[in-house]
Amino acid sequence: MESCCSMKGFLTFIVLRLISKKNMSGEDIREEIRKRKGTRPSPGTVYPVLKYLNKNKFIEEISSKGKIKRYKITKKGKKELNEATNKFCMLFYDMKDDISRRCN
Amino acid sequence: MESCCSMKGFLTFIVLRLISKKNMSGEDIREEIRKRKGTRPSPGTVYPVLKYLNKNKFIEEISSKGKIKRYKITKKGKKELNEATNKFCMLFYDMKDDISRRCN
DNA sequence: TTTCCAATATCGCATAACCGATATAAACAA
DNA sequence: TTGTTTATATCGGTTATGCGATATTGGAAA
Repeated sequence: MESCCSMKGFLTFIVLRLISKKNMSGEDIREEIRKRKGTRPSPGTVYPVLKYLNKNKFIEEISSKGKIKRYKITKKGKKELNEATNKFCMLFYDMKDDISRRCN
Repeated sequence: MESCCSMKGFLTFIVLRLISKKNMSGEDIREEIRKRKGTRPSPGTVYPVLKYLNKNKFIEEISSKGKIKRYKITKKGKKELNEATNKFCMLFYDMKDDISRRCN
């Protein structure tokens, strides 16, 4: 019951954002999130998100030899991400100072 | 099906944070969120959050004449918020530039 | 080849988040 | 008093989020 602010949510946003910065595979994403949150999201968390983003053409597979699938963001995905980022910033515009204070 | 990144979540965090900046009532909070998101959260959304935060001593009622209840953050709430903010910043540290670019 | 491992895929489930509707209560006006 | 408005409270239900478990697949190693 301790710890309010579960911070559940926004995973789709985070994943799309990560891929927009660098082409990534599912495992790359799991690892990057582990670095940031301390916990590695389960496969059952990450792969359905990738599937959803791919299905809706926000990301697409890049030619890959082997079993590792890497994705890159699409035009549509960039547009979507831009809008989502706007919303995020409207909501959290005053987090800027906190971030600066804690992450430099 | 359009618009990924529903951005559902983080409401408890947002509410605690708003109250930490300024003593607020439920309606104050609804209005502030409307300003940021464009949509006014329903009473069924906001009041249960306040109840939860109050019950767990993260916020407390300040003496109020009349029916309007205003809350202020407690010591425990500040501690909790600080930890939550740390997590948030770890997760979104690279949003700083986006926020700067869009919100000035 | 066979064996093993690592990356991906999928399914069912538990929980959380949020909403709509409705109820209560307090203040004020007529 | 009665009626009206506004803030708060609560309940049930829907949707989304993320997890655990398990299956599948391809490559590498033996």
